[in-house]
Order: sequence, then structure tokens, then C-alpha cells
Amino acid sequence: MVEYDFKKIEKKWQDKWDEANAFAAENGSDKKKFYALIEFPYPSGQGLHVGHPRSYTAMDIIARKRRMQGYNVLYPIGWDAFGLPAENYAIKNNVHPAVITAKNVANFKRQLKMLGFSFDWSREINTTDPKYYKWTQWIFIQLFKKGLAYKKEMPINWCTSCNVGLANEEVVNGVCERCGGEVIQKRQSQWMLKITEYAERLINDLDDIDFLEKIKTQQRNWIGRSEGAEVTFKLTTGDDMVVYTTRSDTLFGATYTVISPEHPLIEKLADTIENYDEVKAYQAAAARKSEFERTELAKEKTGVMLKGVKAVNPVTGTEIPVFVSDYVLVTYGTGAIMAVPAHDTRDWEFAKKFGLPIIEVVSGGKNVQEEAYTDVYKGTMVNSGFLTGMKVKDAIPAMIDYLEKEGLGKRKVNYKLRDWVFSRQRYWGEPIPIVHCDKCGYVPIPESELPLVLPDMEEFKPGENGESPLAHATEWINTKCPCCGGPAKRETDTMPQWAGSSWYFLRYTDAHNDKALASKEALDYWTPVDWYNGGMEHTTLHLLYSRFWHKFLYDIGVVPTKEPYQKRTSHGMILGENGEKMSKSRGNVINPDDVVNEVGADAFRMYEMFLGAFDQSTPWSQQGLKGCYKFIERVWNLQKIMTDEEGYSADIEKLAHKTIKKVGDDFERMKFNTAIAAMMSFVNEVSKKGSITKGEYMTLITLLNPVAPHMTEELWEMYGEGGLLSLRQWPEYDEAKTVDDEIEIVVQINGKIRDKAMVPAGLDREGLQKTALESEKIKALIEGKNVVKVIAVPGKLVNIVVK
RNA sequence: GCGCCUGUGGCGGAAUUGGCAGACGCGCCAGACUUAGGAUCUGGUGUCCCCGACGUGAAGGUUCAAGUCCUUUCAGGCGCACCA
Repeated sequence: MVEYDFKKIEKKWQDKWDEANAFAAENGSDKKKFYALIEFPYPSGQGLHVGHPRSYTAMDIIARKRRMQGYNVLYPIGWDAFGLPAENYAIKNNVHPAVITAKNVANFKRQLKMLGFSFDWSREINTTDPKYYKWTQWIFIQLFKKGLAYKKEMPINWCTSCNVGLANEEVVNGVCERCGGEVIQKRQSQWMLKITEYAERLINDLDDIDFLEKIKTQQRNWIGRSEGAEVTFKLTTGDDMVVYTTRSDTLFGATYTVISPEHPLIEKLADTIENYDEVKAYQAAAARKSEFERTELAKEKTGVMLKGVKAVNPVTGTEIPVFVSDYVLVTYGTGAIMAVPAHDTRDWEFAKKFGLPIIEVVSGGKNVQEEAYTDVYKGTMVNSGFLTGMKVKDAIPAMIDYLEKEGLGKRKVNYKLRDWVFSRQRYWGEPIPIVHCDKCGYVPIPESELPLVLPDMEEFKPGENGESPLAHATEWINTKCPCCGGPAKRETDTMPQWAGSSWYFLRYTDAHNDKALASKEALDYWTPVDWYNGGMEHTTLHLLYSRFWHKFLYDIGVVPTKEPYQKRTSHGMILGENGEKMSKSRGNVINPDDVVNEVGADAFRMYEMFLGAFDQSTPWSQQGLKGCYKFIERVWNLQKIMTDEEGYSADIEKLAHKTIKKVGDDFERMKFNTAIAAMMSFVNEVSKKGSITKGEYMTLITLLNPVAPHMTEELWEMYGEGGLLSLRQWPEYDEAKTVDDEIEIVVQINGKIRDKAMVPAGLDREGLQKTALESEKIKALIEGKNVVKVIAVPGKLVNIVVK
């Protein structure tokens, strides 16, 4: 027998698969399709992280199994290659981002090939390829035409370190998601996408798709739907002030109102507000605060009362003060609230600080002078006119009905979700295909001129004062208006990295089409994606954005389904050996190149799947890795004890059928660790027995093939029936042969195990009871005691209750 | 603060509907082979006062029976975070 030489074997089969184009998906096939998807990587300079192959191997296993089950499988790969790191590198080293990107892609490709993934490389895509981003730009123009892309000057999140605007989703804990830099509010003219228009559908359609519940929950929370009412408060100046509230039941307890510092009413009332200077100063102070400070300072409420202006509570007729405070956000609701300190913690804190009256209108809690009572389930209305005596849940609609009847307010649904800030002041992104003409305004370039290619530049430094590097590309910027032919200027901001990834899965279905983003036939056949695995960190970013784009494309008739992904799962992180997050600074990074060099791709893949529960974070272990290598070698060495027998031997048959069932089921549930454990047990059994039939061996390597494709192909070539094992049929099991004829049952007395017995599998209650009571051990133990009850569970146990 | 998740041997982790806790792997111990072993193979390995008892973060509860269900609580992680 030859020694196990993974270096030789792995290279050999990777070449063979390439030559045979073994994993190419077929367009126009009659076969059932299966579309497996992983998040295409950003090709960073660091190369592959051990986290990437966790997801890729998992879906590779599913894809390979489906292929063996006769499906036409699409398992594609590409590069999400626009983005900041390449651009920053370019600025520092004065190399074109395209050059460094190409280099990084080549390195990633080498690494992915080395791991033996069954990707269809003929459909490889790259978001920075003009042939690709032509269609990203095309989608943008369609959004623009439908009024879903608009330019607006507004305060946005600005990363002071990257010098770039950020979407709401890109700000995490008040700092930049990418670099951790400080985020401030900056007024900037921005392209925005109206994702809020789709808020309702993005929530509702979650009901029809198979996403992990925690993913759905996170998206629902992020979109943040709330039902309430807009209520109009008259001001003593005669102006109207509209507030949003979900607790209209508490209107009788509203003792003041608050508007956000950015609220336009302040400017409008400038002449009436007696302390306008003080208000102005407060506005300025609020504007200077970063997101971080605003959340940090959340403990202590600040604000200024508008002197000379009062609001009138519409149900009590009482005049109440109007404050400006930054605990009210201009971006949510109407930017103004009615404050009910007795039943809202934030209002309570503010009222305490400013000595404002606290009036109880819901009873059932503690003294509202001591603490706000916010429970909406148990309380009863008091001091509330016509609402008094009602339960909160009845009082809310009753009040809204009243307000609507009296013309004082109306029902309103609000979302926390905000429109998507879509401009980036960067070079290395898709140019936004819009020109600005003084006469015609913003005009999309004709679709025939797509792609609008990035101009070649020498310098990639950002322009002055938050301008894009493209501001320096004078020749490129100046153009003609497609509408009137007059002079016009191109947009110099580019799209965010999330643009290209919002539709990439559609391109895979027909990757080389130059007439459309993909043909209708290809989209009809392949979409939706059947199973998409990716990281939790993209739940409110990529996953939400791409659902939005997909719904838009559905609305304009480009794609046939409402939702892009039928099923979404998520993997846990692989931590460093010390249990901490893997990072260069912690010095606990495991490099896939080293691992493959040491134990080979098969052992690496297996360990990635074996190290823990797929959906949980688990530390890496070099020892554990060796265990998997050892197992692979043990499988290889089974050759030594292999017999010529084709089928299963009598004593292994049941185990073989059970193993086939277990491995198949566990793969489907992404319980890869237990599937591998089952195969280990199988090997332990045949090793103990000292022989394995050829039939058993071939079944074993077929089950193992999705996990360790190279060495199983090699063994198949030596002992199998020819052809590629990767394209053979998945083994079948006989349900009848997975059940034992005789099973061991447990006999308990008062829940404690006292004896065990072998009984026929189908033995009924009476039989079990009889067996248990006839046992000598049991007889001795229950001697002289009163048997109260005997519980027999067929197939499991007998429990005798005695006194 | 709110929402979600996780707590099981020395370690990573198993345990479809409540029904033998600790599968499988690592580590450790012993033995075999060996000039040698950080290679390979075989056996053992939750804890203890080892007949037996105790054991799934803690405390209660439901049940003939609880890692699994309920209540309270502690610890860790993730998400959101003044969203009215």
C-alpha cells in the first residue's frame, strides 16, 4: 500500500476537476436546480482567513451532496473587490487600486483552489470589472428613474478617519464599522436610496422565507416598525406643532413638549422666542456632539425652554411649555414629542431635572413621583376624562379615534429604518452615472453609454473638504448634458461597497451576458437562491440592502421572485487558540496556507467542520486539527484490512445503513461535527472488527467525499468503479435496516437505574413490564415494598414506583 | 435599559418529541511495538468517602422521570441603543 501523500493527491484531483470542468452548472437544463451561495469575499491583502473556509466548506458539502443526489448545482464564486483597503494602500504606495486588487484576487484564488471547493469557476465575477459594474450602474439609473435615488443635503454620519460618509448601518456603537474611527455629523450633499419605501414589505415578506429566526428578529428590530399617532398641538403663536406618539392614551398626562435641536420650527419662531440666543447656543452645542458623545452623555438630560411660546394640550386645553432637547431626534417621527413624565422614563428624567409637573394617568404602578410607570399591559386609565377606567390597550385606539374625529390627529406607522446614504467620497467604487446640468438638474447618462468607466488617475487622495478624489479628474468631470446638450458636470462621488454585492447573486446565473444583467431564462431557472450561508454581521447591511434591491428589481419586472434568498443560515466565528477573536494585534492568527501545508486541505476542511457546532463561536485548536488528520490517515489505512466482498457484511450492515442516514441528515441540519463523529464511529467499529468489505469502504468514502474530496477521489480511483467520485450517486439507506432487532432497555425503581435488559425491539408495554418484574435484581429490590405504579415506555425503559 | 443567544468532564463539544448525561475528538494514564518516540496500535479515563452516592452556572417548582418544561437568579456573548 502506498503512503498517504496529501500534497500529491490534492494537486492531482484539483487539476482533474478543472480539466473535466466537473462542477460547472448547466444553463438550460431539465434537471432540478439547486443554487448554493456563500458571501463572495473582499480580496484583502492579508489573504484568506480561517473564517472564510468555514462557510465555504459548509456550503461545499451541501453543494457536493446535492450534486450526488442528481441536482444541477450552481455554487459560484467571485470578488467583491471595490473598497477602502485597496484605495488606502494605493494612496500610501502610489499603486493603482486595480493593480493591487488584481494581485489580491490572484492570491485568494490560489488559496480557494488549494482547498478544493467545487465552485463553478467559469462564472467567476468581479465587481470592479466594467462589464459587471455596467449593470450596477444600470440598476442605479432605474432606481433614479423611479424616484428611489435622490440627492439631498443633510447631516450624515461622517468617519473622521476614513474621511467618508457612512450609512446608518455602518455606524456601530457610535464609531465607524470599518476602522473604529470617530463619527461626527456633517452636512453634505448626498445620494440617497429610498429603502424606507420598502420598509413594510421588508418586514412582512420575512414571514414567507426560511431565515434563521434570530436573523429575522434582527431585521425586524432594525426596521423598527411602530404604530402610533401624529397629534397636533396648537402653539400660542398660532402655529401647529405635530408630535408622534405610540402612547396617545397618556395625552391627558402630557405636561410639556420637546422638539429636537434641528427642528425647523425654531427658525420659524425666531422672532417670538425671547431667549433665541440661548436656544441657538444649545443648537450649536448639540451639532458639535458626535454620535459617540450623544450616546455617552445619555445619562444626563439637557435642554432649553423656549420662552414666549407655549403649546396647548389638545385634550385638556392647558398651556404647557415647549423645550428643545437633543434627546429628541429629528430623524424619527416628526422630530417633536409630547412628554408624559409619569409614564415615560426619558420624560420623567427630564421633568425631574427641570422641575416639571408629573401627572399620573395610568394607575397600577408605584408612585409616579418616584419612578415612571411604563407598563402597557396591567394599567388602568385615571385622570383622563373619557378614558378614565379603561385598560391601556383599549384606551390607545379610543384616543386615536377621538383625535381623528376631532381633526386633532391621525393614525401613523413609523420606522426606525432610514434612507440609505449611498455616496462615498472615494475613487475605488462604481461611478454614479449621473450628470448635473444647471438647466436640467440631475440627469442620468444614457444607458447606451454604460458602463461609465472610472477615469485612470495618478493620485487617489481625497479632495478638499470632503470631496471625492474624482474631483481632480477635470477632463472626465466636464461633459455634455444628455438632455439639453449644454455643459454639465459628472457626479464625483462613487457608490458604497454594498452596491456591487446587492445583486451579484443574479449575475452568477448568466455571468457573461452583455445584453442584460442576466437573461430572463437564467433568472427564471436559477432564482431564488436556495440556500445562502453568511455572517451575522451582514444581517442589517448586505442582507437587508440586497433584499431591497431585489424587491425593486421584482417591481420593475427584472427578476421573477419577491425575495432573493429562500433560506439563510449563519456560521459562528472561529476564535484564536486563546479563545479571543483572531487578529494580527493579538498574535493568534492561523494562516490557512500553513495549515494546508502541514496537514493538507482534506484534514483542514474536516477540522473546520468538526471543531464545534457550526452556528457557534469556537476556538481553534492545533491538537484538534491533528486529530482530524489522524482520522483521514486511518481511513486511508483501511486499505490494509479491506476484503474483496462487494456488499456489506452481516455484522456491519445495520451500522452502515444507520451511518448513511445519520450523515445525510446531519449535513442537512448543518450538524457537520456529529456527521463526522458518526463516520469516526464507523471506522472505529470496522477497525475493531479487523476487516472492512469493499462495499463498506466505498460507501464510507462516498459519505466522506463532500468533506474530504481529494483523498476519497484517490481511493475511488484505486478501488471504485471509475469516473469521478464527486459525480457518483449519494448512497441510499434502507429505513428497515436502520432499526435494531434487539434493544437494551433500562429498568428504573423510583427513577433510579437498577437494571438493564435486552428485549426485542417491538416489545409492547405488557411485555416490558413482565420482563422488568421478572428480573432477579429487581425482584430483590422491590421485595416487601408496595408497587404503586409501573410505567413502561416501549423502546426506552420501565420505571417502577414503589413505596 | 431592551431584544436574542449560550452556560454540560482537564479542553472542543454530543444528547429529534422530557426517558441510560458525557457520543466523537483532544488531552491525560497504562500497555504493546520500538535503538528511540511528540510515530503507530490496544485498553482506560465525570466526581467522590468507589457496596454505593453525587453530578448539566445557582435556587426553587411541575413530573413516575428534567441538560431538556415553568419561575426567580447569576455569568458570558451578540444585536439595538434617548426611535417617543
